Amino acid sequence: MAQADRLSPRKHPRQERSRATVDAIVEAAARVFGEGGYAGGSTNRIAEQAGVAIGSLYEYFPNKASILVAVAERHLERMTADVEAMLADSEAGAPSLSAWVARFVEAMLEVHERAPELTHVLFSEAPHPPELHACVLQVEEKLAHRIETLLRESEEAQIEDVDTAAHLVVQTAEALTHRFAHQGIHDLPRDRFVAEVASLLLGYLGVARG
Amino acid sequence: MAQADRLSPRKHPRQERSRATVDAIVEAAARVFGEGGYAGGSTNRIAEQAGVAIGSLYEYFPNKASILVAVAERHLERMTADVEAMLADSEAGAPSLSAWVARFVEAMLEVHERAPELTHVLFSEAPHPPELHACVLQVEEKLAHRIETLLRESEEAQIEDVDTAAHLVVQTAEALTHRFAHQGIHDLPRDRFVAEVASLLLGYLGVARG
Amino acid sequence: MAQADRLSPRKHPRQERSRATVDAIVEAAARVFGEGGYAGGSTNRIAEQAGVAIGSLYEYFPNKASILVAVAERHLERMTADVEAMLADSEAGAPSLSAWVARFVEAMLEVHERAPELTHVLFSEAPHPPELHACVLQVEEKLAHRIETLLRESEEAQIEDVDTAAHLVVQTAEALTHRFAHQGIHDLPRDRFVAEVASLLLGYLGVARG
Amino acid sequence: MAQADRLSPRKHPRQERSRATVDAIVEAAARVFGEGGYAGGSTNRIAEQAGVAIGSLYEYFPNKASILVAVAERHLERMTADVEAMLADSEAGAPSLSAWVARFVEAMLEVHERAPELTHVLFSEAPHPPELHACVLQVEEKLAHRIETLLRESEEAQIEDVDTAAHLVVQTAEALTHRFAHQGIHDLPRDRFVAEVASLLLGYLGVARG
DNA sequence: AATGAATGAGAGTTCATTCAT
DNA sequence: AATGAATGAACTCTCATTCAT
Repeated sequence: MAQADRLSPRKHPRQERSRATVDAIVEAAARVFGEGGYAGGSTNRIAEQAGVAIGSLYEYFPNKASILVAVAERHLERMTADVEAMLADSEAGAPSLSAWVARFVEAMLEVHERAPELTHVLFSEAPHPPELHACVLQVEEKLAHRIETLLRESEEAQIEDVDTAAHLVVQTAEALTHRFAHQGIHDLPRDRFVAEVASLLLGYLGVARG
Repeated sequence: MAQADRLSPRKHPRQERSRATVDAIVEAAARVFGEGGYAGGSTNRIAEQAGVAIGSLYEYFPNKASILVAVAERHLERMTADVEAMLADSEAGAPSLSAWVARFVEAMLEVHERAPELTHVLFSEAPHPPELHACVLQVEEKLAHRIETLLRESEEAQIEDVDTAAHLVVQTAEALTHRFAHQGIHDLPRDRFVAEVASLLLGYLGVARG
Repeated sequence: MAQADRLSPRKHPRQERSRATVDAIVEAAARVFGEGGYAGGSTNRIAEQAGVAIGSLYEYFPNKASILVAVAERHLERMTADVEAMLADSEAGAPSLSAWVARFVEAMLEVHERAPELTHVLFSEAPHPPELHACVLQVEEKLAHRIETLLRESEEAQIEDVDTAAHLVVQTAEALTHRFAHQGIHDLPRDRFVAEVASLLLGYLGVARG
Repeated sequence: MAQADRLSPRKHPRQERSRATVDAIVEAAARVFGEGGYAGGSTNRIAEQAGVAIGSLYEYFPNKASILVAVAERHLERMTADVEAMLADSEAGAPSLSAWVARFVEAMLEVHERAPELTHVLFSEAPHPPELHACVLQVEEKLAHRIETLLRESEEAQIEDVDTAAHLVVQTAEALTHRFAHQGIHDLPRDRFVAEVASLLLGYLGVARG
C-alpha cells in the first residue's frame, strides 16, 4: 500500500534476460491497452500476452499505472524519433517555412496513424499521473522549441510572441491529427485534411498563402 | 439478457417523484464521473450520492453505460444552449466576423471551464458508444452549420470550401479550449489564449488582422 | 417475514374483477415459468405479462412460491380432467384391460405433451413445498384408485397386491411419458413409445400379450 | 465476454496444491447444491464451504454452470463405476436373466440412495446444458448396451426389438428408483419396491415369472 | 530470477417484496 | 382495489496484487 503510488519501474534490469522480459511486458501492454483501453486491460492478461508469469511482471513494475507510464514513455520516445526523422528528411533541401509546416503536420499524422487506439488510450483515456504528464509536456516542449527556432530564422513569419505561437502550433497540430487519426473529421480525405491544417497554421503564422 | 447492451433509459418516469429520482441520479453521476472518471465511478456510489437505492437506479437505467449517455446528453444540451445564448448576446450589435469568432472561442472556453473534468471524461476518457458519438457529431454539425452561414454572409472571409472550413474551425476551437480548460497550455493566461486562438482561426479564414 | 412461508392465496377474491385478475396472474405465471423455469421467472415479469401492477399481484399472493402452487394446482386439475375425459371416451365400448391401458398411456402422454416445459418446472425443477407435494400425491392416488377398480373388475389381470400394482402403474406411466415428452427416449417414434409402454405395463399386470 | 458461456473448467491444475483446491470446490459444490438446489446454492457459499477464496473458485471454473457440470460428471462417473462394480459382483455365478435384473434394480437404487437430493438437483432441477445432457445420455447408452448384450445371450427373453427394450428398461429403472429414493412411492418398503420393479421389467422382457 | 496459486475487496446487476399514494 | 416507485440484500464474477515455493 505504502508504495502503491510508485510509478517508476522497480528494479533496473541488469541482465540480458531481464531486459527481454521487461521489453516483452511493455510490448504486450501496448497491445493490450490498445485493444481494450486502460481499464479494460488486466495485468494478468498483459503477463499472459508477454509470455511471462504474473509474479514476474510485479517483479519489475510496482503496479498497473507504472506499466502505463512505461508504455507511454516508450511510445513517446518513438513518436519523437519518428517526427525528428521525418523532419530531418525534409530539411535536406533549403526548407521554406510553409514546406516545413506541411511536412510537420504530415509527420504528426503519420505518427498518430501508426497506433491511433494506443495513442488515444495513453494521452486521453487513461488516468494521467503527473509522471506521464511531465513526459508529454517535455516532448511538446521539444517540438515547440524546434519550431521556435525555425520561426526566428525564417523571414516569412510575422509574429510577435514566437514562443507562444510555437506552442500553439504544436498543440493544434497534435490535437487535430489525433482526432483525425482516431475518428476522422467530417469525412475529409487525408490529403485535404493535411493541406487544410497546414493552411490553418500558416495563416496563423502570417505566412502569405500560395 | 438480450437487452444488456441497451443504452437508452429503461422507463419513462410518469410520476413527479420519479422525475426527481432520475434527475438526482444523472446529477450525481455527473459529479461522480467528474471526480473519478468513468471507470472509477461505481454505480453504487452514484446511487448513494443521489440519495437513492441502487435498485432505483437500475429501475431507470439498464446499465452503467446508459447513465453515461444520459449525463452526456444533458451536458451537451446545456453546452449547446449556453453557446447559443452567448452568441445571441453578442450578435445584438452588427457583428463583424472577427468579433464573432472571438466571442465563439470565448463561449466554447466558458463551457469547458464550467466542468472541465466531466467534459474530459464524457468526450475523451469514457468508452464511446455509437449513441454518444452520434450525439457529439450532431452538436458539432450544428455549430459548423452556423459558422457556415456566417461565412457565406460575411464579406470578410476568403474561403473556397466553406463547409470544410466551418468544420475545421469547430474542431480546432473545441480541441484547444478543451485542452486549455483541462490542463492549460504553456501557462498562457486566459485572455492571451483566447486572443491567440481567435487569431489562429481568423488567419485561417483569411480575415485581415486588426 | 413472519408470513413468508404461507403458500395459500391471500384473500378470496369475491368480486368478478378480482377473479379475472387472479386468473390473469396464474396464466401469466404458467407462461413465464414455462419459458424460463421457476428461478428464471420473476414476479415483476409475471405481473407485467398479466397486465397487472406488481402491487396487485402481492395483494393476492403472499409470495412467489404461492404463485407456483396456484399454477400447479390449476395445471393438475386440468390434467386430471383431461385424463378423465379421455378415459371416459374410450370406456364407452366394453373396455378390455389392454385397451384401457393403452388409452391411459396415450392420455398421460397427451397431457404431458400439451405443456412439457411447464410440467417439468412444476413437478421436477421447482422447490417442492409440502402443499404441492400433497396435491400431486392426491392426483396420483385418484388415478391409482381408478386403476385398482379396473384391475379388480377385470378377469385378465393376474395380480396379488392390486393396490401396489396400481400405484406402480401410475408412477411408471407418469415418469416415462414425462421423460418422453420432455426430452424423448432413444429417438423412439411416438406410437412405438406408446405401444412399448403399454406392453410394459400389461406384462407387469400379467395380461397375456396380443 | 466471448467465453462467458463456456462450461469446461478454466485451467488444468498442474501443481499438487491446485488439484486439492479443485477437488475441495467440487466436493463443496456437491454438498451445497444437494442442500439448497442449484439456484439456492451461491458460488460464495461453495467457496466458503470449500475453505477457498471466491477468486480461487473462479480461477478454475469460468462460471457457476461449469461447477454444476463438474459435479455432475464426477457424480455420474461414480454412479457408473458403482453400478458396474455391483453387477460384476453378482455375475460371478452363472447369472440368470431374472437374477441379473433384480441385481440391476438394486444397484440403481443404491446409487440413488447414496445422494438422492444431489441426484435430483443434477438431473432434474438444474438447467440442463447440452454438455450435461450428452454426459447423461452416454451413461444411459452404456447401460443399455450392456443389457442388450445380456438379452441377446439369454434364452429366456422373448423380444423382438432388443435395442429399444434395453433402453426402456434403463429408463424405467432409472426413473422409478430415482423417485423412490427421492420421495418414496406409496410407502412401499424398500424390498417390496425392488421386487416389484424387477417383476415389472421381467414381465416386459417376457421372462416367465417364478 | 521466476513461478503461478491464492486472495478478497468490490464491481455491476437482479428481484422478491413493501408501502405511500 | 390498485398502483408503481422504491428498496437493499444478495448474487455472479473480476482483477490488482501477494507470497510460498
